[in-house]
Amino acid sequence: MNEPAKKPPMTRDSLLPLLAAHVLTHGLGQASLRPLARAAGTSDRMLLYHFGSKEALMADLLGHIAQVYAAALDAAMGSARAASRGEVVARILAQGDAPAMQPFLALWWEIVAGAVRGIASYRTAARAMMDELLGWLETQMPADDPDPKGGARYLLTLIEGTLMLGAIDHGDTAHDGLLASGLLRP
Amino acid sequence: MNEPAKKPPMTRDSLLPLLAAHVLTHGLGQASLRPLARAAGTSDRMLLYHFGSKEALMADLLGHIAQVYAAALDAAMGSARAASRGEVVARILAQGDAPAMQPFLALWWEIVAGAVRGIASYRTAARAMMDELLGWLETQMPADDPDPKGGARYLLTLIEGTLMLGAIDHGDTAHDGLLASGLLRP
DNA sequence: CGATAAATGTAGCACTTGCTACACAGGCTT
DNA sequence: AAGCCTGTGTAGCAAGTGCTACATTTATCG
Repeated sequence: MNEPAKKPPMTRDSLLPLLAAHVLTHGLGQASLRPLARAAGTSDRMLLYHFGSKEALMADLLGHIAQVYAAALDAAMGSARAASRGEVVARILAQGDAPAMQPFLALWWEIVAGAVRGIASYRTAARAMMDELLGWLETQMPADDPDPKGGARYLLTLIEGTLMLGAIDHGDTAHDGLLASGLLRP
Repeated sequence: MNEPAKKPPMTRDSLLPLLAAHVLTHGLGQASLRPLARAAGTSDRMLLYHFGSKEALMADLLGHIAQVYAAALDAAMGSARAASRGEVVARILAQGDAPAMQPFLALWWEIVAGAVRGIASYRTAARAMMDELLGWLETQMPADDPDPKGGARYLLTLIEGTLMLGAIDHGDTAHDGLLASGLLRP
């Protein structure tokens, strides 16, 4: 009667959320098979059985995380449209400061680093996430913006620069830069 | 008579350039003691003898690389002052595209990722390199700029965003953004 | 010269890595 | 009933990790 009733059959789809949770809190650097398996309540043996290889697992996992990220964006999308570009930036940066987004941001830089080093699955995930963010940004642009497409790319560049500077304790630098740009008002 | 005359006494300072070269081409991920030692023509044993621990070695190494980076900036500093902010950005991005800078950029994102994960020596190195870049940028601002300090921070944010987007094959996105910002002209 | 310390080589330890071989259960079809 | 495919557990391997113990060479100094 002590049987934990672990019938739920354990598929790729049932494993991915558990793996994603582990990676989001512990980082990609610690993403070796045994720790991942422990986090998912299995063995490395089973992870390889289900995913084929670690490389395939990582590709699936990053894809899954990209989906979760997109969903989080949707959920955070404010209903009212912003009135100015500055308001768009302010909203997004406010969301970037939210605790819920921190694990994603931390993971993001690891993905970027891996992409630059040429790891294919990282490149794919990075592109997917950035495409998603750019598309979402375009829908967030003010209704009367003269150049929503170009403006979204401009804001994306500023936002990513700001996030990077924030990641290395240069958040003030980026903030002062945004003030000087005229987008934000003090 | 086959003796390679390996007299040069091998100090920290003689090792660091060799280690830096290896890390710049192979990345921090491959920076384990034995490969590093091979690249420097020694043994892991000797690296620990000279640096005490891997952690101390990495701290020294990142500090050294930050110095090299600063020197590279000095060397690349154009003599003539830029006439506009757009020209400053264009110059720096041109330099960022130079092949000589690629290893630094690739390393940069690994340092950022490590800094975000809380590795102290990475944080220190990241701060040092960004302080250096910001200071240099201020000296590069146009002579007639109304707000050189704020402007430099604004440009730095844009530049870092552009570099990141370029790192994940979104260089076009950043370029279009800079065009839309009015800083660059087509 | 002899003693002492610094520098270097050789082995090894305990651990983690991705991955595999083998056995064994249960349900499925034939 | 006989086979068979899917799922799972246990062991293990070869390679690599940071680091240490011990022995040896080499240089320095009294």
